[in-house]
Amino acid sequence: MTLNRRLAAKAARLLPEHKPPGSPGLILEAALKLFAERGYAAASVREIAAASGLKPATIYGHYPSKEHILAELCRVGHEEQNRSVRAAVLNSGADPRDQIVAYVRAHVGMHTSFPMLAVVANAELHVLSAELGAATFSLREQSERLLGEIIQRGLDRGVFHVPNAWLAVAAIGGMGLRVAYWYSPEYRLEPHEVADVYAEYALRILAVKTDPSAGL
Amino acid sequence: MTLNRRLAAKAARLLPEHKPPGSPGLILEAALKLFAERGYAAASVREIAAASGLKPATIYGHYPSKEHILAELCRVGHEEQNRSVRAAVLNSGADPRDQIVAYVRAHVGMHTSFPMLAVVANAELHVLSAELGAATFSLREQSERLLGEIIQRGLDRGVFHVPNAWLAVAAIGGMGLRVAYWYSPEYRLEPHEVADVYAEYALRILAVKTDPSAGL
DNA sequence: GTCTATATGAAGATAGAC
DNA sequence: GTCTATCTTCATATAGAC
Repeated sequence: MTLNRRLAAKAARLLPEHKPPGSPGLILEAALKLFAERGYAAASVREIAAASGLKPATIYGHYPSKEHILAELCRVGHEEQNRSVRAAVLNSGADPRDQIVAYVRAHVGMHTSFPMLAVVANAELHVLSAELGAATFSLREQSERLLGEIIQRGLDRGVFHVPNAWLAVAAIGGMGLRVAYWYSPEYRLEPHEVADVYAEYALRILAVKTDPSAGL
Repeated sequence: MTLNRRLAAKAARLLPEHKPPGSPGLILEAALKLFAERGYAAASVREIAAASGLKPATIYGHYPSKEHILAELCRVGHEEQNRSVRAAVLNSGADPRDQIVAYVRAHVGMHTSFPMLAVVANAELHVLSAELGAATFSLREQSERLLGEIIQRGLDRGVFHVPNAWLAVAAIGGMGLRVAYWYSPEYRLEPHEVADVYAEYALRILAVKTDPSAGL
């Protein structure tokens, strides 16, 4: 028996447009839960089949391999994450401060709304081959580049003050990513409340003007 | 072939006092590298044996099971992390701002100095049984409680200004934890430089006084 | 302490009937 | 589309010689 859960969330959630009808959708959802809770390598095709109400062989009528199921989950996870931060930033106006708030709210919101998808898409991505991971890697790079560009624009305009844009990307992205591990719908704060606080943290990280003689 | 690495670090590092002499130490170090790069479930005892220059059966002369090897790695990782943040805070004086700087520097420093150990101790902890994980869970809780107490003291003294102490613990802890995934000795910043920047970020998150009427 | 050899089970995946 | 049955490989772990 294991004492500790890998993540707090208990239910697997997929956006309707990412869940195909019939057995493929059931398989995807069952795999999402198992991959999130136990990890890709520790979850077997037999377990995915049992959780889908199917026999193992039936899985292979819908997905060519277990790795293809993971690839699809990683892809839809990063797709939703990329779509949501891009839409948020496009709707936020030209001020880098507004853009950061929009980006972080969307980023954190995705991790509270789809914690299992976020955990699988991030923590299990490394097992994918170059071919099966290509779509996901591209989406991930786009999202990260967008955050970097917002921060760089804020630095160029003099509204942000950090010594190193990339470290700010890493810190802001990293704190958001971890939300998926501890957030669950039973948590006393609503998703938007967590997102608002993290957006404020990101602004604080970026927008505090420090004394240049202090060495930072 | 996999395109993406799970973490940037390429070498397994253990503190001398955590690496027993002879074969047990070789086994521990080989397992650390394999568990960090591929994950616990995807790394086999055969591979650990090969990387240690031993045969699989020899492993069981030193560790009762593969899970016991992981338990030992999780324990020493959390032990070093707990030891280092406690020592840092004890040496930092009574001001919560100094304590936060000391804590985050030590926390990030541990994740840059021992990235594989940090990744394994955090990402693979969930597979341990209650018995084998007990020592680690206790250390992890101590470290987290220490950070929470520093923040609460700063709030009580009016030097920190956040709406929710636990969210600050999660954000500051989370951004530090992620460092282990991207940092490697080839990175252009030295460990202490990364640690200093992250300590400044933590101070900014906590110590920015906002307008109370703004709702945060 | 280390080895060879092996027990035992479970893994991913396929063949072919219905 | 789904099933039963099975192939093949690899997993953790053990027995017992040196």
